[in-house]
Amino acid sequence: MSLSKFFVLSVLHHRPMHGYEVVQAVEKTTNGCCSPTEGTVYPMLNEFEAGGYLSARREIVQGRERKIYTLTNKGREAFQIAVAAWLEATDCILAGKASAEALKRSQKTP
Amino acid sequence: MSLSKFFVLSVLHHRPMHGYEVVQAVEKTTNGCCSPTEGTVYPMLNEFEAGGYLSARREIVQGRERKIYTLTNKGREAFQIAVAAWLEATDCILAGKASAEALKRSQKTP
DNA sequence: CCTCTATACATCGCCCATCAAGGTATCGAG
DNA sequence: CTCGATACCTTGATGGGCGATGTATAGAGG
Repeated sequence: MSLSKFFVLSVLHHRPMHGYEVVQAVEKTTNGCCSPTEGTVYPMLNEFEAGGYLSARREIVQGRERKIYTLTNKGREAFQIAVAAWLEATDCILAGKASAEALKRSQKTP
Repeated sequence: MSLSKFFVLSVLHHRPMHGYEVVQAVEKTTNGCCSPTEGTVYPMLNEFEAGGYLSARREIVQGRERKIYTLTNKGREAFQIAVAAWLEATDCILAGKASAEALKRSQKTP
């Protein structure tokens, strides 16, 4: 699963949200590290809904329609699996970091 | 920088290698977590070489030609930057993990 | 009153990364 | 002498994500 999808599920894991809010929440919670656009998020949400990972309900707030997405149990399970997969990746990244630092040290103390 | 590119630089950070070896090294060091194909790696190595991130020398070992790639200083710097960027991402992933575990706990102890 | 910005949804074409598949060539094993 | 491993490379196909664009409403500011 792509990092974007991971973070979308991650923010919806905190609380139900509508699409526009998801875009901003991902941007904010990742400190701009991952900032998918609306053109990325809206199709993604539809895909998740079609797959049963999210359920959507419509609301009208101040004349503006909102589609609020909530993680289903299937969605939560998928997220758990994604967490495990990405943790493996982070281990590899941290290993890369460690070796990079090891080299730095050996260069500083010749 | 993509994870694939990151891991390619990462394995070349340990020692110089030829392309075929890079493919296997990435597969192995990431425990299959990231396994780019030759169709991904060879063009990537050429791109890195063209950009001055890698230097290549040709060798002939047992009648078979090898192109051995070595990280340049520019390549090492780029890797340091990539490490920093991906560490930010790992922080976000770990935050996602933490909240997932928090939810799990709250479900187990209602 | 009108325009501009923010909110909120959606779609479409484009690009780029990646993959699968195929092509070439050498070597050693069976 | 064929098959698998080594070693390189290229070429479609695919799919994710981006930017642009379109629609509509609310509220702010001139």
